[in-house]
Amino acid sequence: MGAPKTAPRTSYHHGDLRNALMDSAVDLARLGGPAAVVLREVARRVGVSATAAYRYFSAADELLDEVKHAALARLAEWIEKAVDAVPADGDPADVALARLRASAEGYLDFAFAEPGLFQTAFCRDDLEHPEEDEPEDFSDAAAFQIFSRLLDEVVLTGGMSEQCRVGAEIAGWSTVHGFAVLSTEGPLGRHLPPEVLAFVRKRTIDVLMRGLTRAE
Amino acid sequence: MGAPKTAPRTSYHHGDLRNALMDSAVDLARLGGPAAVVLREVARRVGVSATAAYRYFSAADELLDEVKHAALARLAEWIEKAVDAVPADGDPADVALARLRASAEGYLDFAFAEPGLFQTAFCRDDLEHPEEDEPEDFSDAAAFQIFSRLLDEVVLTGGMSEQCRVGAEIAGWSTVHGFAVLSTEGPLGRHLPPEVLAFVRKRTIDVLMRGLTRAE
DNA sequence: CCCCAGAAGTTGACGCCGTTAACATCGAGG
DNA sequence: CCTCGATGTTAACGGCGTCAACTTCTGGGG
Repeated sequence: MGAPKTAPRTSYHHGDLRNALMDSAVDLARLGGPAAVVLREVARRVGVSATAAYRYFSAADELLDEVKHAALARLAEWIEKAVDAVPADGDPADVALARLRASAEGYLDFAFAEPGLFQTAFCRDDLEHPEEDEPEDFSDAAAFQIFSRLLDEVVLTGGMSEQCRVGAEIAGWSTVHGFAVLSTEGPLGRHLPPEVLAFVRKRTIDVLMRGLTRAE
Repeated sequence: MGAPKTAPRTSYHHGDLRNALMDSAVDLARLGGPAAVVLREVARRVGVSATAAYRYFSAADELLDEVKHAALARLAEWIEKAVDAVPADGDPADVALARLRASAEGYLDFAFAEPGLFQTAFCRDDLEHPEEDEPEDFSDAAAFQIFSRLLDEVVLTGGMSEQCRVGAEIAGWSTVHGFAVLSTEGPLGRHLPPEVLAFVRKRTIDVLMRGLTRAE
């Protein structure tokens, strides 16, 4: 198992080892989630000794942490793409709502299409970030900021009251994330046939949209 | 680290090793989540050799799986308790809604009070259940069945249309579970001060209740 | 009462993991 | 050309899950 993915390199020095290790690690995460990101295996696939990785990552956790950030970035791209695919013509209020809905669909599409990366994106990191930045920093979760922006659009176009707006990104994120987790790694995915899953998925987003837009 | 929790046993045979191992494993899960359930450490704490555990569990995964079921059971108890604490007097429709809300609060209370167990309850098991039972079996997630029952109450008391009912347990479960995950092991818990967290928690449940009860 | 078969627990070993320390190799600048 | 820092290697340690072989205990039939 774990045949080297690239031909054994010719020169003693690799030239771009850090990126090669990252690519290899992301591949493993894609296939097997965070548990599959094993330092020795990552190095093996690049054709390098395990300890070489320590020139670029202080520990295995740090490598995993970078993979995690890469996965979060891909999730954000995916969502952005889904949002941008919504046609912008018609009633602005409807467009804003459609874009919000599309963000939720994009989130779930990513989780289903790349379960390993999704799982990695939200796996607990045992890494000790000593209180980096201010506590309000969500930069690692760009999805959150996209949700926020789209919710603002909805408010501006009159689809939602200011009062409903507060905290709405977290309610929305919770619903979508919960469904993604329960489906891809939880009991839902294990017990529900695909067509039923698709149905309850739509149902879940409906409930969310109703809950968000309903007057107080 | 990991001093034996009990005095070294006197007799060669333990007498109740299986339960002792389970208790030890649950303790570890409570403190450190699924990753802390390490076979050798579990055995060490009971004062027994690691391989002794193989008399009762075919592999470490199987032990973890039993801990997982125990954690799910505790979650269900917690929810049930929260639901039963709702006073039953007054308008039955209001009572039904209050009980539904209480179940969500109980779910979250458990997740916050016992993050290690909560995380263990929903951790991915690499154990190969060869299609045990029919695919619709949610017996391991008693929380799901409680939600279902409470939603039926709401429908019967007129708080919700039959049409809204279908799939509602999954929408509700998703929202509550997502919030729990994002708070206890995700970015929410890391970045939000407790009072803000408590606020958005209420907000999230509000959105859910609105989405569930709003006419189609 | 003894004895012995099988249940219950132990020891030792293997291969895997992350990590450290000491060593080898390359290539760029004096 | 030669050195020295950057880059990569080998060897080793302890911890993990797991297997095979061994030891210790206990209950039920002669």
